[in-house]
Amino acid sequence: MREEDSNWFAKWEEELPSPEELIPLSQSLITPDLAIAFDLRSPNQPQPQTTPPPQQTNSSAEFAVDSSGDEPARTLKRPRLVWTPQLHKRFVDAVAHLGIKNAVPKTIMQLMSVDGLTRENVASHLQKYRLYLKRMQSGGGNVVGESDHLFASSPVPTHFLHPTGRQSSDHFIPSFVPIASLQHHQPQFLHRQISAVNFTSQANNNNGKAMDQSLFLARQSQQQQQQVLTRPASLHLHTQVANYADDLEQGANTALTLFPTREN
DNA sequence: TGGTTAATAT
DNA sequence: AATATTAACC
Repeated sequence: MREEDSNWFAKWEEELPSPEELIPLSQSLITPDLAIAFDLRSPNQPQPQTTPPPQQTNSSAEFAVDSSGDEPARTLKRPRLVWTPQLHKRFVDAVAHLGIKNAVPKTIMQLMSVDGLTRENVASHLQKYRLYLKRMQSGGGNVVGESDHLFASSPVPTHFLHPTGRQSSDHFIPSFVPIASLQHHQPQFLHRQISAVNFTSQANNNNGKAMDQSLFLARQSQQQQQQVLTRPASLHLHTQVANYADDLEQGANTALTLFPTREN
């Protein structure tokens, strides 16, 4: 029993994004605006040549407003979550390991253990994902719509498609349900934890669509300290893996140029 | 209380 | 187009 647990767990851990995938960009992604709003000045953060477009400040303003009081993060508006392929993969993994039966927003969220991720985030995503699966089976093979890039980016475990029998019967819920459960209060969102900002700019398209700036949440070391206490060394998954600032793999042409690839 | 779904809003 | 939010129901 123990062995089985550690088996699948280990396997799961393997599938998790490697550190290289996770760390890349964090602080360097903060726009001047946000940095100011949070009073976070990175030591030597030279202005990237790709100067952030001069008009996007509304979202950061939302934070600036409230950040005076240090309290209720629940009240605050979170930046929209950007579902990167990596994040989505985590989602799929979580669902796969839970078995579709147990894969409900809350548990998925817990297993994903991505800091800042809310149940609502997951619920919304799950809803769309189900729709995707649905039109996937009816569409026979794989007629991937234009809008399915994200979902298509991660392979759909076969048993998702065939409700045939016991997908989840052999996937009992792990009694331990690691990390995320230790993920105590998420309310402490605000202080200065927004560690990555992702600007996807369509600036090249001169017309209409100005740019879609999306804040991406990622949090850094704050809660690491907290989780240090209970976590057995053997179970060290990259817990507060929140540094998913790494979409732009092939969105490279646009987004990539906005990010200085080097750390300070 | 939380999940699902559909509709609607940003 | 992608994500969030809301409402209605279970």
